[in-house]
Amino acid sequence: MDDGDGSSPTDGAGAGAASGLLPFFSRSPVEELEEKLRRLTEENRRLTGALDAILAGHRAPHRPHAARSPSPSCATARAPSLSTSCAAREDADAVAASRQQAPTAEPWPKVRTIRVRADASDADASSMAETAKDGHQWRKYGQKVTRDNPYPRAYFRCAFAPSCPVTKKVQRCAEDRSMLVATYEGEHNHAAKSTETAEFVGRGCASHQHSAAGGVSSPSLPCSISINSSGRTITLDLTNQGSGSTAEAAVPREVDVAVSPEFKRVLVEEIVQLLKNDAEFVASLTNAVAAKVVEKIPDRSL
DNA sequence: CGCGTTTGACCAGCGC
DNA sequence: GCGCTGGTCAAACGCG
Repeated sequence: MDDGDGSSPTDGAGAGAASGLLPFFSRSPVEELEEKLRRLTEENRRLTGALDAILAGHRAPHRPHAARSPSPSCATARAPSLSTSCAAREDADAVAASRQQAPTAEPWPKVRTIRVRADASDADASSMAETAKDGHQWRKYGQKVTRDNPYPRAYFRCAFAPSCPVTKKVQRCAEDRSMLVATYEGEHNHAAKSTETAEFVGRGCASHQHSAAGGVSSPSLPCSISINSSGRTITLDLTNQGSGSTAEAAVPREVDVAVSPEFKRVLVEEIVQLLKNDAEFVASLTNAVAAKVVEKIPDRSL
């Protein structure tokens, strides 16, 4: 995220989008699909960064001190804190506030908030952590009842590396107890499990996500895919959910993890099938391609 | 017995 | 300066 969303203007938007309109020559269908998926992911990341920048710019004039933003409905004491009382805007607020806190030195927010739909009966903190788990291993170091939320807030640290500065706070939403709000602070300073849930940050309510794990996923694949309705984010979760091997669970969840060609082929086919069946994704993709086509057509060509 | 969780105490930041 | 609140620490506790 640090350098990835920098949107390389040459290959990312330009050549990538242009070649996206051309037929794929001299490549296998799997490679075509992989390339296509890679470009879509790149484009998705680029557009996300742009939207976040717009959001930050939009809020900046009204909120010179975003770290302290006492709004009547959202009793957020501090920016990094969890505000579980207003679900709709808070993700964007967290991103915008984080960007304002570090406008130049920190290109990506240190504070990320995600929401997870959870079983409302699991009110205890341990199940909260379990529900909101993200592939990282967390160690709980505290719990606190905050003023604006009757449900306790649990504090977690990354247990994978003792020196890892990342902390995580999990709290049940005051208005919708079936919703968990997890706030991540800091960046993991270790290589393993690097993708975590950063792709979810600021992407809206978790209830808008189409989770392949709960619906379309293949039992043959140890992975899950989440696509949010806005079409902005695709998250590949390669956590080995099915197998009991802890060693395999420690494999970095990057898409380019070393797997067999057969696995890659099946995985790509599954992904493509998922994407094709997602009408909203197809619509978003169509719009993005159309926009790029318009962008590429010279003015004098008409 | 080791490890993770719980929970009360303590500390720091902020507003009044 | 004081009080409130969020965040962290660390000893006690529980579980496998």
